[in-house]
Amino acid sequence: MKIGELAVLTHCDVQTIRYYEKEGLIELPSRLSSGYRQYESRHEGQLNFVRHCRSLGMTIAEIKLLLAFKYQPQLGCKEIDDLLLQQIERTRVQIKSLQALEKQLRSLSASCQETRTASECGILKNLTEAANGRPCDCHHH
Amino acid sequence: MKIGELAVLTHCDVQTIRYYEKEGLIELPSRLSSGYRQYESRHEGQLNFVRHCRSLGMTIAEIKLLLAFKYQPQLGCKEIDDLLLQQIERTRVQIKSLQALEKQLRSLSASCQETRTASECGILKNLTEAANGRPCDCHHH
DNA sequence: TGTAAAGTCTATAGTAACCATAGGGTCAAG
DNA sequence: CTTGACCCTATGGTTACTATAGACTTTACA
Repeated sequence: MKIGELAVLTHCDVQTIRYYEKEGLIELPSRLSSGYRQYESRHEGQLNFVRHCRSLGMTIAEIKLLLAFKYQPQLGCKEIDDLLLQQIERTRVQIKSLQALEKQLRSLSASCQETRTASECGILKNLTEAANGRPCDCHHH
Repeated sequence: MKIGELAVLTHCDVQTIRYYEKEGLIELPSRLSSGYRQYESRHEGQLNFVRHCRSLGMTIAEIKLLLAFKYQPQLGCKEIDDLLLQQIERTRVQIKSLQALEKQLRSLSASCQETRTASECGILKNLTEAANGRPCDCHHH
């Protein structure tokens, strides 16, 4: 099959497939005499694997590592789990910091209720206060 | 004061200050005969304002918008609040998707408990199953 | 059979918000 | 007077793609 068909099958942009190839995440396909890439069904599986890992937030580098394990199955799976634990920890940290951020943004938003013009806007005032090192509604603890 | 001093005062990299200048987020400083930038205390306030907004997750473009309001105070503050509400919504969505991701990662991690080698690793098996369109521990609902 | 549209190719540049480097000039201390 | 710390501009790197340009191939239709 040609790259366009594979793109449809895997819901993956044509450019992205070529990018993954360049990064060594999928096998090099054979070429037709025209130079067009010709894919086999195993490429679909490889691509789906990569897309699935990406949807789990793994980076390209991590997927490469995972593929190394996949194709050297005598290696331990502890490293694979470690990879995952790192990912979980990163995710947990991100969630915590975003939750703090949301709280800050809500405090800030609450400071703009009654006034009309920017000159009186509690939000701007808060941001400016903060810039001058004075306590603000958003970053107090 | 010179750029290095300002950088220390604001905990901001020297390069970043020059970057903000190029983006028009802070006032152009005057120059010494040597070509060195010479900053006044108002630049410190401007820089802190930008850093504070960045710490709240605002993009450079949003900060530019905010600055436009700040220096045209006759404009309404509704737009400022709208900016914030957008930001809050983005944050909320991000948190939700990260929480879903963490759950998926934990399921996946749970599938690697007893085995020793990658060939038997539940994680890899799960990821590969998913690639073949079969149900996986991480993306079931 | 001609031709126009759609698909493919490579190479390059753009995205966001910086950080790092190269190759140079300037300044203060010993 | 020289050494090291600082500053300057310009450029390239980061991540995972997306978009564009310019050329070739294939397919569909008249």
